[in-house]
Amino acid sequence: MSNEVVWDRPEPPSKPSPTPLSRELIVRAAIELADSGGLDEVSIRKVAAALNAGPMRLYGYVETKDELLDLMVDEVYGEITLPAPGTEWRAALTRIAHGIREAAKRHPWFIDLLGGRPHRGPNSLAYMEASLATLDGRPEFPTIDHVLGAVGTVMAFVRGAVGNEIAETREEQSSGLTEEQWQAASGPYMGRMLATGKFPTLAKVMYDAEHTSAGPWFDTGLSYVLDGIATRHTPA
Amino acid sequence: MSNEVVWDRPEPPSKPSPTPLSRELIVRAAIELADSGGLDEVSIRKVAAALNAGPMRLYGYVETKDELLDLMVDEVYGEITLPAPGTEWRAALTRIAHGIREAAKRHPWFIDLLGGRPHRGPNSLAYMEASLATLDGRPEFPTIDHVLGAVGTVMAFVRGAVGNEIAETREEQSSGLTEEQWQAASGPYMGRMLATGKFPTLAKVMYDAEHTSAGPWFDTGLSYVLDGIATRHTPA
DNA sequence: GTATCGCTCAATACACTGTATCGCAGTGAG
DNA sequence: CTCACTGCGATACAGTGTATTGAGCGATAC
Repeated sequence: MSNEVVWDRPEPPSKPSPTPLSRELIVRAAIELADSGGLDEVSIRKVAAALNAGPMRLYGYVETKDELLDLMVDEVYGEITLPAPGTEWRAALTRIAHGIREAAKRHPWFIDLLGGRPHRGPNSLAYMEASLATLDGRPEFPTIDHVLGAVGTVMAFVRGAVGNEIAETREEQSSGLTEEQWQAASGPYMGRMLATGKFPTLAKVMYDAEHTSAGPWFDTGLSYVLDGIATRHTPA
Repeated sequence: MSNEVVWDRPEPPSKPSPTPLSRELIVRAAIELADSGGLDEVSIRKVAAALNAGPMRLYGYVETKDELLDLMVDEVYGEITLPAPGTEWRAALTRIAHGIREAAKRHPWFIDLLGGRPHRGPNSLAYMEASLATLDGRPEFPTIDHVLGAVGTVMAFVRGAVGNEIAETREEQSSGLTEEQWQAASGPYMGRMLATGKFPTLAKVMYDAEHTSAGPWFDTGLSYVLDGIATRHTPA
């Protein structure tokens, strides 16, 4: 051995490596970043840094950033507990709807990624399967197309409602604090607008409504939707 | 005058300027870019270039890029034709829902911007006013909170449904052509997945459903939602 | 035991983003 | 004629995703 002293020999980088990587680890790190700082915090460089790795290292495990986002989405789908098979359909769809909502509460970025690209990950497929299985086979829904229509409607509502809700809470905690805070902030403009008298109903909302926020409406809306489906598909 | 010849005097850059700018013009240019190339095509630099201006010039008219996006959204809201006051409520809400859908068909990026931040532009306020006014004052909806709940539900559905629809068409025309095309592309993977037998209902959808796409479902879904609302708020 | 192959990771590079800063040119006022 | 001011443009900076390249190592072949 020519170099006897330790300091002459560079620390053997060792194949086990400072950090062995895996999709699992990468996705977990990315989710953590997104949870704590929003989607913008998820950049290839930052995820890599969180794992003590160079940015390019990730491309061994993931072909593109979008792919990473897809993996994150599927991971969250996996967190959703599905209704036991055989549950009554209204209860089952309610469970499924709340599953998304709860997931989005934990991971506010989730809802932003939903609906971007299609989701074909195993967990997302399982979620869809469970949703459809909820109605499939019941006499009230004679064909698979009826099932698709009903489930699709519920999912559309959920996506929109949760999206609104998340946007709202996001704004609350970004713009400062409560809603009154906000009302004071954009108050002058809104005040002037409402004062024009062109928006009487909006004014009523501002001044008379109990909750201006969309949060509490989720269950109301969901039961509207389920009622509507039930109306068209009453058990014969 | 010392410089007699024209060529000695630089063309008076003239305050009227190579291109007089205005919010109107900027927003229009941005929308054009977004329509033809998607939201990514909207960058400060590109919009400015489309107007023969330097990038920084825009910041005289708009404080930030998000502000520009807000303006674009409000512009599109302005394109939506609202139902005449006094229209029967189901018809009115249907009109309003289709308004969003048509707008999103013309401007696919519209739906992506909806629900990001809140919309307080004049056109968007007018849109909300019209939506709420549709139900306000009717005996079936005694308080403004009932109105909010019903309208909110419809809007949530619309947002979700149109979002799905746009995502779908986007994928279709990006990935190549028709749906069969796609089925062939991600076929191997999906084939394997379905072959596991873990997704029987999904398999049924793939093989038995008439339309796998969400497009045609909009009206079905909307009538579910309206039915549901009607069920809870029948004219006394 | 040595030379070579191949593979894996990291550094660099590129084109691009939004926006802060700064200097200059041209206009109007005195 | 000069000066201050204003508004525009170029430049600069800190980021982004990702292609390319080069270096280092382990395993394999002789």
